[in-house]
Amino acid sequence: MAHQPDPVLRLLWRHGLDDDRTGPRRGRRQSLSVDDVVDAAIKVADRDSLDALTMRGLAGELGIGAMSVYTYVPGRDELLALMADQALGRRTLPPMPDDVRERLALVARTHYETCSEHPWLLDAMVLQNGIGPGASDLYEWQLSAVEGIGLTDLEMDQAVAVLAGFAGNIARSQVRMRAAERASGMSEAEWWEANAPELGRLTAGRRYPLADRVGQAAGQAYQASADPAAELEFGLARIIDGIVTYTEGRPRG
Amino acid sequence: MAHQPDPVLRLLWRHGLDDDRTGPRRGRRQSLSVDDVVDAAIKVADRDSLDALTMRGLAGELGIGAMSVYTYVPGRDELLALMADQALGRRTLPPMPDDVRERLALVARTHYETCSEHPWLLDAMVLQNGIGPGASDLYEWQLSAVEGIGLTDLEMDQAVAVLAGFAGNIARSQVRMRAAERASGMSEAEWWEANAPELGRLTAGRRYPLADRVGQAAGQAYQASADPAAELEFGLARIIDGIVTYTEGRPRG
DNA sequence: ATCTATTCCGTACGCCGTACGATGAAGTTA
DNA sequence: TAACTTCATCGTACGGCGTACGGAATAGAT
Repeated sequence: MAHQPDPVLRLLWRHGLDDDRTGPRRGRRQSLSVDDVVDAAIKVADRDSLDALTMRGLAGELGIGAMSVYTYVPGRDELLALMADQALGRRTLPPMPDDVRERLALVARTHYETCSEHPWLLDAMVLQNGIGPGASDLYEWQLSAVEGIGLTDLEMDQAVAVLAGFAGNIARSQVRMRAAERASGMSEAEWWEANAPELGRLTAGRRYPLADRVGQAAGQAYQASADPAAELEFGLARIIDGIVTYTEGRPRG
Repeated sequence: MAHQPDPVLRLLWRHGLDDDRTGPRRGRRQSLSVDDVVDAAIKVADRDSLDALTMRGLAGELGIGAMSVYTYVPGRDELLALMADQALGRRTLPPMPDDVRERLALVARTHYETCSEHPWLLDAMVLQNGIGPGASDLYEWQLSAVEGIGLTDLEMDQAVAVLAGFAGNIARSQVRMRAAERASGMSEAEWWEANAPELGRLTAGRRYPLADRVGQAAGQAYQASADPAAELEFGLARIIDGIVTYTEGRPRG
């Protein structure tokens, strides 16, 4: 027997689906829409966290019974996929500048902002095959940034992956720092203040000359172990240089 | 009152700690060591998955009662931090080559391999402040790859972060693909075969010229939507170019 | 008025991490 | 040797999770 098509696809692409859903149907009508459920879930995940997003809690937020959520969405994993695609699709994608470097930077910065605004997004995208309209629109837009600059089709995909992956990583580390501060109740500077003596005692016998030197420089510059904004600027500049250099002196595709 | 030092630090740096642990102590002795517990946890997570690693299951694997695990480790989160550090520390770090490009590539490839061998590693590192001996040794080694090539201390940290982050991303997407194939029971090619018609029907009305073209190229080249090995090579070459170009014509630090 | 399709949701099951406290083993002291 | 102290062990239990199941409620079709 052949494999069945993935049921979550129909949910992802539910808009523009000319079901007879609009016409008269039998039975009780649903009081909400899938969009309502997904939007409420996004709201909860934004406000609290992905772990704090429970089916019961979401149902409470929506004013319906716990099991009624399953009338709209097959399960929690599928809900996460829908949330991710919806979050990606909500962002309006700006028009592409003419300058290549600006275009590449825009791809990265846009992804960084999206991931920062929705701290749960990167974790929710762990789910496979989230090929929905939001992700597709975004991908098409990202590809338009690298179209015609001298990359092959495969390289276009890879360039976009590098840029978006890098931006996502920065967002991830920033999100992690914020979550850690919320969880522990102390800022990173406070954590270091409280643990530096103990850490020095524990690492006695081992030597980390480079790490110590670099860590000290970071501490003085940022009052923290890292500065996402600076990392974004430095890494992005290097990656863009690498890509643009590669395309120079090649025929435009 | 001041904040208390993080208790997980003493566990991370438990080796080389000259406690009176070796001398005669009262009460019953522990039948296992923290290393035994962490190693068993790594084994389970490698074999199954991080979700499949439960305290009860781990206890069963070790032949002890469920709650006995808590005599070695405060809780599951702390166990994950110990696992991550132990996995990082287990890998023997090769000596640095002379050539700068080779050094940067080695940093990325090493991290990629580590993350590939331990598919749970990137998820386990979500925990904050995992400053253990394994992570510290690795970081020191990574910094030695960019030492003296013309970067400031801050830039050294950022360059390492970009390289390791990129390698981790590639590993993450590969791990995700493997997990998806295991979970769904079909290869990515089979998934596409089963869903392509449905997807074509659903996306009718929307146009994705670039995504279609690029996706088709990827499909023909890889029989899949992506090839981690090719992504690694392309992205790594671009990033290394970007970093090396940046350092050229600057004074060596 | 009856039938049928569909939504709603209370209950319950099997998981999870882990708090608590009784049990018993090992070393110390009388 | 006997009593005492200390500490690992772990059975039980609690609250929370995702969700399977099936009965009750509702609305269009007949």
